[in-house]
Amino acid sequence: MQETQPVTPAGRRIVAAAEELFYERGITAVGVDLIAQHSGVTKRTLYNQFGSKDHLVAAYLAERDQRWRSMVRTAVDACDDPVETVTTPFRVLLTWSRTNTRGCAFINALAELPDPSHPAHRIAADQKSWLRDLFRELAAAAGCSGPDTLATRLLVLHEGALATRPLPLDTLSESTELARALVRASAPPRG
Amino acid sequence: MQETQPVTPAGRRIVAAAEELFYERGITAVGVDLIAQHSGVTKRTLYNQFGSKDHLVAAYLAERDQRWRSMVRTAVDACDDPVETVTTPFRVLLTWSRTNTRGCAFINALAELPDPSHPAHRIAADQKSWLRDLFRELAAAAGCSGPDTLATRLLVLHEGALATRPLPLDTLSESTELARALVRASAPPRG
DNA sequence: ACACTAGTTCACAGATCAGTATACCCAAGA
DNA sequence: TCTTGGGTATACTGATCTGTGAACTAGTGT
Repeated sequence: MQETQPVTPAGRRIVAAAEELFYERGITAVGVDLIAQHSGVTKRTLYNQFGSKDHLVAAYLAERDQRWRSMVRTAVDACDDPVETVTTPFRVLLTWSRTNTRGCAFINALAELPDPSHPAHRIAADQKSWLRDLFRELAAAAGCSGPDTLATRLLVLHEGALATRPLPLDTLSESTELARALVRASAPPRG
Repeated sequence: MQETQPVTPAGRRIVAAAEELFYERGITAVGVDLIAQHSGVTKRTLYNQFGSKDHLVAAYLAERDQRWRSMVRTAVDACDDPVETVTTPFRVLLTWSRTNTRGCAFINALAELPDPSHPAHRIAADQKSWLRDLFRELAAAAGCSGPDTLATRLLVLHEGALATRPLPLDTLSESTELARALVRASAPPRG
């Protein structure tokens, strides 16, 4: 993370407006004027809080990342069966993508911001590696064989389901089933 | 398809420049002036050929789609083993993504163009469903059981590998291996 | 009484954006 | 020879973009 979120009420409203507008309409297509207007704030305040549009983009992605991670963490903690827990992110994705129909915000951000030194790249990379690490930890905890390979494969399935989300295909349930099959196949037999 | 490509030399140079610039830097971030300049053409010529930036974007995606499809078709035709043929798009992806490191141009385009009535959406959807149909045909030809389910799963793996391409993770080889395992598992035993 | 902080208002700079207008050049075909 | 079409050159419109300057207001803590 490290992208410290603003503490002032105006700052929070700005990030909230940025979250919706950037994700729904695209980063480059949304101007700072529009965000200021939607958050009921002056453009001057926006720049006092974030300094530049790029930093606001970083705050937007960091906020979204944090929200998603806490959702996953909560769902993981609520799951009892260790084997089922491994595929929890896929079930979270089912809920998540009901209100987020425009695919992965981080992949989308990378599409618009080619510069690798842009903070968005690090945030996106961190998010994916966090998920991969989570898959590996959960797989190891469930006693799965080859947790490293399994984790990468689950990540690919997860991202594939997310990336094809804007398309008129139901890839989510199919990828979830395959993920569950992979986990069961590598898990030790039930005692 | 249906997006008829321009026949004049200037038109072809414009599309070529658009292909590189749009993919490398993003659609919204690249102006028509830059494309005209890179293709050694006047902006007037660009508008005479394509009418608007949106139509040029459509031509860019259609051209890219056509190029990729012919690459896949050639590789499929060159493969003898029916079972190996099913995973040919993954091997094509290995070559393709060496020079296309910014992920899927169609997913990226959808990220920037939220309007579902934009021609880019249909082109992207067509491309994905074409690939899914190809997977299903190849799976059926190889005698795989459940070619429909298998095709969707292969598509998810393919898109997952492509979507995670800009990230510092080697997901391509892992997804290729898993794809091959899936095909082998559903293929009839060798005689 | 004083200073500090968050926020407002409003004007403005400088650049870039998509798209148009006008006039011209030149080669091929009827 | 005359027309037509692809293309050039250049200037332009009107809108929008990110970002800044300067002065002002209101609350809060010391």
